[in-house]
Amino acid sequence: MKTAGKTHGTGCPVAHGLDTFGDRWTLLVLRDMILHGKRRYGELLEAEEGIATNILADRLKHLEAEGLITRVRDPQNRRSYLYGLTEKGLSLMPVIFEIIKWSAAHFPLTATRKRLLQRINEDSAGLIREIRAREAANPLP
Amino acid sequence: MKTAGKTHGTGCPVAHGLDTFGDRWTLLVLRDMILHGKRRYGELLEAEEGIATNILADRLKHLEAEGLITRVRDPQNRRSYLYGLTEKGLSLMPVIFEIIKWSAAHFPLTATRKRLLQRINEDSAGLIREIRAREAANPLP
DNA sequence: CCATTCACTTGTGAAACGCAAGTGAAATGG
DNA sequence: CCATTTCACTTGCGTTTCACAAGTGAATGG
Repeated sequence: MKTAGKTHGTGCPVAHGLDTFGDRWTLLVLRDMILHGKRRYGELLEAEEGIATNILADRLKHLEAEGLITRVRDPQNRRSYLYGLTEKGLSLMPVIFEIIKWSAAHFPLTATRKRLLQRINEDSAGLIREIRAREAANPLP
Repeated sequence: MKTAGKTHGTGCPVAHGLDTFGDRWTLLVLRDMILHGKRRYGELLEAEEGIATNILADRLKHLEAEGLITRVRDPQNRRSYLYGLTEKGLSLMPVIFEIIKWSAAHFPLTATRKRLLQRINEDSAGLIREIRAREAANPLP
């Protein structure tokens, strides 16, 4: 399998991070789960970047294997699954926020995203708490 | 060419960041330049992860095209080049630091790296200033 | 039932990667 | 000088990963 990561296998924490989420798609999947609260395969497929179905399946497996997300059957619909963020996945929020801040400094944002950026700049701890609360309020069944 | 990035081409700042440095090698090159002060092709090749020469050449071109680094001839040795960080490249420090913090929370670090982590946790602004000062003290010729 | 939905899997061609070897210009040694 | 070494790459080539399209099987809805 080994998707999203031939391992660099050194002790470097930066390399370790890249082994876990350092490809073109993994962080976008996490972005959709963290920022947009997506929990289903079908929702994640609709990402505006247009991820391919096999790539999405690979990344979800990888993220589950790495312990950043969990997968359970939807009790309301047994052909469906629900994906939820673990603490390890949620703790990537600061990384995503710093990427947003970096991008914002070097290319223009839409109005909606400017609001998000402002929130990150002014109260990132609060935003992190809010997202954690949202997850805690909707635990996977 | 288009190395390190088939562009996602949406307005999302996370996607934009990934287009710029979201592959397995780009951020490691920047890590070596930022954290270890490397400025030469030969030094960068010695990264413990073992980057291939063609990949390194591609990434350096890409980083220069994106404006994260600059390249000049070494006046002391005209067959040699020097690579330096631009403001845009240096401003990725917080992203790298957050990746280090995330990794440190989820896998063990060596003693040397624990010291770096401590520095990041206790005085990241000071560390950032220090690295900027180091670059400013050694401007590319 | 029969069609549709959902979460994938499979197949295939194109692109990217990893390794080894080679190139050309500049410096170095004798 | 001129051969050798250094430096920063480039080229070739086999392997892996990717993107796109199509297909599968179980579960639900009408």
